[in-house]
Amino acid sequence: MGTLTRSEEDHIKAIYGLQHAGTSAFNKDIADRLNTKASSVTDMLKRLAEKGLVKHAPYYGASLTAKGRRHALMLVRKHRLWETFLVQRLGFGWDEVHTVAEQLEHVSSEKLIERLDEYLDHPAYDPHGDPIPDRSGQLPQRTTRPLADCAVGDRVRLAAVSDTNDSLLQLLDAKGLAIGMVLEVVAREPFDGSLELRYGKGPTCAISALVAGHLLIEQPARP
Amino acid sequence: MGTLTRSEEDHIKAIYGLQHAGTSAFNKDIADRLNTKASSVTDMLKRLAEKGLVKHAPYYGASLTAKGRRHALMLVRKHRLWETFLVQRLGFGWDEVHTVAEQLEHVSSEKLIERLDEYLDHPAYDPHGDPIPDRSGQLPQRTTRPLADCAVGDRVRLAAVSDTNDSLLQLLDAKGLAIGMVLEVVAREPFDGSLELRYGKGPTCAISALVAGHLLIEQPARP
DNA sequence: GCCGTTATTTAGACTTGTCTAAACTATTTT
DNA sequence: AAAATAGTTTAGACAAGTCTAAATAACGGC
Repeated sequence: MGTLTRSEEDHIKAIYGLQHAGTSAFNKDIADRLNTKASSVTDMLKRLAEKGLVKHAPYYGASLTAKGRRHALMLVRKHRLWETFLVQRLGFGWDEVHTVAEQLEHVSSEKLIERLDEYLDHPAYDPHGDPIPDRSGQLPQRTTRPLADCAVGDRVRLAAVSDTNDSLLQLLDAKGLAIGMVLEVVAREPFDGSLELRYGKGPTCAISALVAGHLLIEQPARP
Repeated sequence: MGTLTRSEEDHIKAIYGLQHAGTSAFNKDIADRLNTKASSVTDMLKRLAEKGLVKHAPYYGASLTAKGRRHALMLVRKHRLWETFLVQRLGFGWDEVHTVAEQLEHVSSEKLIERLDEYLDHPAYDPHGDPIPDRSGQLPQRTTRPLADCAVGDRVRLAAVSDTNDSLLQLLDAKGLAIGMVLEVVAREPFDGSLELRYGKGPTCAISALVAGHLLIEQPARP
């Protein structure tokens, strides 16, 4: 009863990921995320609705029930703990962990995940800066906003990358940007919205508005 | 082409495990090991034979091809490395790791398994004393024999447990027996073939002939 | 060397998860 | 408000993997 198939878990995680702030997730978006077709998603939503994990209003998308959300949070927890393990202990690059964690997250063992959490010292954030739910599903609270919204002169701390696209992460590596760094916004180009940043030791560095939109920062760091 | 489904992998591993010394594995035994029915095994053997992993002689059982054996050895490698990780790093008991490793072994990432091997310092044996194939499929060579075959007075080293049954392992825990220990055979009861052993600090200890048959020991340890 | 037992295979069915194509609903455009 | 468009559902099909029941093959005993 309690255990879901891999495909069911994938759908639940996709809905969780798409369902920001009460919005329901649409078939097409779920299908795109899982590389399947909308019609397949319809079938699966019916099954998940029967199991009480999803509320499915035909033509109006799907949203998770409390039970479904609990399940999704545990999947996110597992995914992010494994990513942390892969980077911190096995020396993977942060751009290499996604697909492997995608497999590891489906391994089902309460004890395994609790031991892993302990072994990693109960991390609150994964290598991309994403929050890791605790064993009861609580997410650490923190307010972030996109770097793109900062004003010139702001000093901020890089908290997370909101899209774990491999090539974005590789770009950040190439520019020497990493989670936790303090950045100063030196200038904003009016022409394309790109930002001139200063950080670490070295000359200033330009990043596009697109990239800046994916970098999440915390409230100004105290100097 | 190269990637197998979980069920295909399970069958290949079962055949590998049953196929000692050139013997082929029989349907019924495979089915018992995988908790399925012989007829399901027949179907799967056909599929695996088509993929060139198994030689299937109807009514005469199945045996692995070179390709199949290579695959099986990689699965055994993954299984035993994960078991080692679970015991050495996450503090699992050696009687708790089997089912979890059974899931982890199906995660497919060359890099993951090589990094794990490195992280564990290239272990040659898993927590049960079973040899871990190296990345090219080589097994460390070692000759062992059952403790049951020892003569009274022998001093031997406990190398492995040939059956990873949970209750056997718990029994060994209870008696304080662990891989690597040096044992002295103090007496053998003619009535039931049980052995009286001395090891560590403590009084002698009796083990049944059945248990002694599952304990594999190395050539006499030098005193 | 025949007979009964046991194991294996075949045949047909079912479930899960997916697909395509066609029918349908909601939304946007004019 | 009707038509065009974009997304959703239904219907029917298929592959993988499993099952039961019936047919068939191998083997051990007498």
